[in-house]
Amino acid sequence: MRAAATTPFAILGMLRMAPKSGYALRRALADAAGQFWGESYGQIYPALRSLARRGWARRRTERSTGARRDGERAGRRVRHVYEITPKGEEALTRWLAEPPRIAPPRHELLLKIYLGDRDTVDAPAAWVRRLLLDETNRLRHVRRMKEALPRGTHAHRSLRHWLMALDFVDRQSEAAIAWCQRSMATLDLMQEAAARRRTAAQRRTPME
Amino acid sequence: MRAAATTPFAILGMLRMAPKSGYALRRALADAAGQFWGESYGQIYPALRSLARRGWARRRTERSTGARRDGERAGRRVRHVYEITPKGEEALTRWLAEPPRIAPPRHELLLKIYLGDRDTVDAPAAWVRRLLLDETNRLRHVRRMKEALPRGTHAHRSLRHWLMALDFVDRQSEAAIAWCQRSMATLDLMQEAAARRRTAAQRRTPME
DNA sequence: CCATACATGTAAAGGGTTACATGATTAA
DNA sequence: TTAATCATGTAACCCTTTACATGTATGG
Repeated sequence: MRAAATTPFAILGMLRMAPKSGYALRRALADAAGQFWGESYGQIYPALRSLARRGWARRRTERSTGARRDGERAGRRVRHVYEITPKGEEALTRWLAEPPRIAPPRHELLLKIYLGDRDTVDAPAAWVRRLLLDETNRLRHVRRMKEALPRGTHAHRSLRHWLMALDFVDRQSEAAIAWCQRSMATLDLMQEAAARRRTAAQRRTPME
Repeated sequence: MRAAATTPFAILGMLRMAPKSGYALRRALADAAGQFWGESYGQIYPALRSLARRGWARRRTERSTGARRDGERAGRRVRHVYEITPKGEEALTRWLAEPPRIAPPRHELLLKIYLGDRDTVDAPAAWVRRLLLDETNRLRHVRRMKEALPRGTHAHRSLRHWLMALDFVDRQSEAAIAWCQRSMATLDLMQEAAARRRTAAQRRTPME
């Protein structure tokens, strides 16, 4: 049996909270779930149309009211707002009951570190430094979200779910940071060892 | 610019350690790097042929010597052993110097938890229990690997790289386990709350 | 003799990323 | 007026998974 796409259900899940346009959808998804689920426009727009075809979402076209240069009443800009249908809600509920698929691990940084040789550790060291930075920022971001959440003006319909997911990211991030710090020390040692080996080799076969 | 496939380089990296057949390759990859990099046969065989076409690997056909029923000298089973070429080594070195790509996060369990509603927490609870089991096993496995590594008969050419990668997995696993334990408690509370809500609703509109 | 591991592949189908393309609105 | 943000999409290309298909060698 072929694995069903999860993108349409991620979209349905967001639409269930409130109707949205494709653009707003991506923003909402990135803001709320971006730390554990990423989608690009290239998936969202086709998926929305396919949801509409399947009768799981309804499309409503709106016109902008905004600043007019000319004398027109309505704006020229169109916005396609999608809302979930009862059939869509059923499909979403069914999907939510199925066990999540676990993706095979794909960590290119670790692969490169594993496959790399001991004489070229400068590049890996830079990558780890970069990861440390990214994860530190991510952790700060997630912590801010967790704090802001309970006091937010429009409290989320299922706050505890969200906190639970964010907590996972928080812990993963913490672990990654600790690993980066330890690994940077190891890489430093390896760098020094490589330098010593180079010096020794040079002494044996001196330049010019 | 389109992202280059990483699969051929993962293969080249393994071939650089020693020539291997497709089957042996998958095993070696799964054994050594399976915790952070997974490949399936469906990718490996086509990738090997493409590597041979590009001149990055050479294919050698071997015949089995094994148990013979009939009178034949050589076995009937063919084995295609691939070895890396100098051109392949260059390509691998170039690839290893490039910064690793970071995949957009895709954690279906977290997405389902986030999108789920507060009255159906039984399924998520089961998934988290399952994850706890899996991660506990994974951690045990990784710890055993880390311990066995330095004392291994054929010590790996770059042991520290491997340990570093495994250490990442170790820490991620630990974090996941802690999260599972905490989340199971939360889900229990939510389950009870849902049960209370159901009872209250039943009291208002009693059955029969 | 039977189960398990060894061994090599193909084909279909779908998922997903990335680059390209275009324009409107709004705040500074 | 300029930059940023809002907004909607297409197309190509590639990766990847999954199912299918077939048979050998070996140990118990």
